[in-house]
Amino acid sequence: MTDSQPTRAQRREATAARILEAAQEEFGTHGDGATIRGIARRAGVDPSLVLQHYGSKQALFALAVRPVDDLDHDDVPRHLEEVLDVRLHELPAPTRALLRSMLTSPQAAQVMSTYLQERAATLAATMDDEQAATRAALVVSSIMGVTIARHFLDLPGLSDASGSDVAELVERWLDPGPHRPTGEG
Amino acid sequence: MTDSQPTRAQRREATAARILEAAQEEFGTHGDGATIRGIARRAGVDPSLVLQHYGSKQALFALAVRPVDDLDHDDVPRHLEEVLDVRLHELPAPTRALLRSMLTSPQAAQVMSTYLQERAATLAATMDDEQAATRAALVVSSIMGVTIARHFLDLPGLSDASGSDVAELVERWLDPGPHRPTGEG
DNA sequence: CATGTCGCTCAACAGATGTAGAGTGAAGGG
DNA sequence: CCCTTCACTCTACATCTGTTGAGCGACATG
Repeated sequence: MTDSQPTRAQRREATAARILEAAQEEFGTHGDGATIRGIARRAGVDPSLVLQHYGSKQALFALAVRPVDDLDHDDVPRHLEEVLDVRLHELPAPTRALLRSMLTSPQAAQVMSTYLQERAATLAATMDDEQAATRAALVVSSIMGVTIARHFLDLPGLSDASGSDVAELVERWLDPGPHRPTGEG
Repeated sequence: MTDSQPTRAQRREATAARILEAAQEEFGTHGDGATIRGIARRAGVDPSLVLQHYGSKQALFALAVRPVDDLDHDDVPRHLEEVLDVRLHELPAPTRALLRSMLTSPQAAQVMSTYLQERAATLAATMDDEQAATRAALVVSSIMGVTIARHFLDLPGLSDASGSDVAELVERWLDPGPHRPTGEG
């Protein structure tokens, strides 16, 4: 069996992890306005211990704020279904922290922008029309908007959307469609 | 000619307006984390005067944070064009303040949610398919996402989009389209 | 010209915040 | 069994926050 008596280093690492999780929750709830004391309280620990582990609030923030990791990135309709799924009551904590902070923290904004650019580039590679880049940027930005509306604004009418319905609607965002001649709607 | 010597009340009203504008700028830059002192500095005024005029930071915040007022609401493609227009370097200050704060201030989130619901309801009324409500919610949320990506994250590929291109793409968000039989792409 | 009104600034407060350093008590090696 | 190590807590500090009340000085009024 594994050590039933964890070593000192193991204990320390465990509390470090607990602090990081607490930080993700706090940043996910209060954005970059979360406090060291709040994080410490949630982790059941003294505030100064937080800094002994991570150096500064900035450093901890940088570690806590990460893009979504386990959702499906390449399949856009599926990703959107997951985001809208009523059974998904909460986004992963690091993602919540990133979204919540991105409008008030330039650092978080940078992380999000880079992430969206990567996603858009991946998506654009699957398209072959001339406006692929623009269209991909519109799609990933839209998904972000829907995610915010669903998980932060509690906009009604989104949680109720059945996945298949959404998927059908989203197909048209991805389909370049026939170029309509100008002058006729 | 109008009074070249403004009365005391007029002067007071003018500084009140100056403070409100400063507040909108500060809230639009720092979100709800903006400070009374920062607002006062921007308005060229003592911090306590801000409170003498507006009572509390909360009250001032409530006045400063408003949805877009002069953009075209009913014409979705046109609205999106305006949002993306490269010549529009900045959103109106009250709108910037609202967007910037909506993820960290429950009050701002409430204002935004209500606004989006109104816009979605108006839009849904112009549709006649059964999923109108869901589709309208998706559209207004998407526009919000694109606005954030364009004006707060500086996502490349959006400022470059020409209005007509965007309009054509957006049409498919609005068009219910033919119901495709399941089982065939 | 005198006087009171009032728009505005000054000074101060209580509380919260990030952070640093000393101290403590238990774990773990000799 | 002692003694060092070290994960952790306590205390403190300087700064910033929203907010208040006293005071000043210019303007309007008699």
